[in-house]
Amino acid sequence: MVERLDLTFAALADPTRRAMLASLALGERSVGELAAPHAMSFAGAAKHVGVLERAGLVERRKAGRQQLCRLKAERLREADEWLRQWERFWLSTLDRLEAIIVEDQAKLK
Amino acid sequence: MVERLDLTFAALADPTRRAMLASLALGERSVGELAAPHAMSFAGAAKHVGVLERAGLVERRKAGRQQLCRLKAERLREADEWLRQWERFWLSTLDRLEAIIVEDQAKLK
DNA sequence: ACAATATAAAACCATATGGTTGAACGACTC
DNA sequence: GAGTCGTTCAACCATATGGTTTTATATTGT
Repeated sequence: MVERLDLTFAALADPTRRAMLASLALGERSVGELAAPHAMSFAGAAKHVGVLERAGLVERRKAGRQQLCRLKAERLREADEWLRQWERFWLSTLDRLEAIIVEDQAKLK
Repeated sequence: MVERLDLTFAALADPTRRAMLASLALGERSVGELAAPHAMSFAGAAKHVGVLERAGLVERRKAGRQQLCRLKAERLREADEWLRQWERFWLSTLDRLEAIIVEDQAKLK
């Protein structure tokens, strides 16, 4: 499970891959469809799909010459479960006050 | 915000750093205290603390010759918020059924 | 003043990551 | 059967990451 979290968080630490997941939230997508919106070579994008698959966030099935990908939420749930350990911290009044201050400072820039 | 999620998830993708956060959940810790439990050089562990700090998950303050670290939950909350976009997927009956099957198969090994 | 402590900083190494190009391959179309 | 489409694979490159050791710098205790 520890290594699973490693893979999951590492897979999520890239905007291209997060965008692909967002696309998969709307339904199955072929590798080509997942790759298209991204400004990089097809092979590069396909590697990202591979990372998502190896992390268990995506499942592939052959459909003719296409390869259809489907979201697998289970690992996302595990990651979320881990994160919620700290819920009490971000819910604490002190932390919320601090967050507000940080936001205000950001707006001033 | 996109780059923030990059940093947050990347910081979480390492068991040493997750363990450090768990330690910080119990209260402030010096860099040395954070480093001690891990089977690596002090400098190596201190680098991990640096990663956590740069990701905004940890705050440092000087206290004599020590450097006390405190958990900052705000970025964890942001990561959690992002993950919960997919909550409906892992709550869906189909996905839950699949999860149960996967677990059963794991138990058979 | 001196030694010990806590940490930072620099240089280095091996491996991983994110990207590229080009070749190969199976599956459809004609 | 030939070409095209969707995809994989291999080789390569630059940079990032996770670790090491050594050196340096405050701070504290004696």
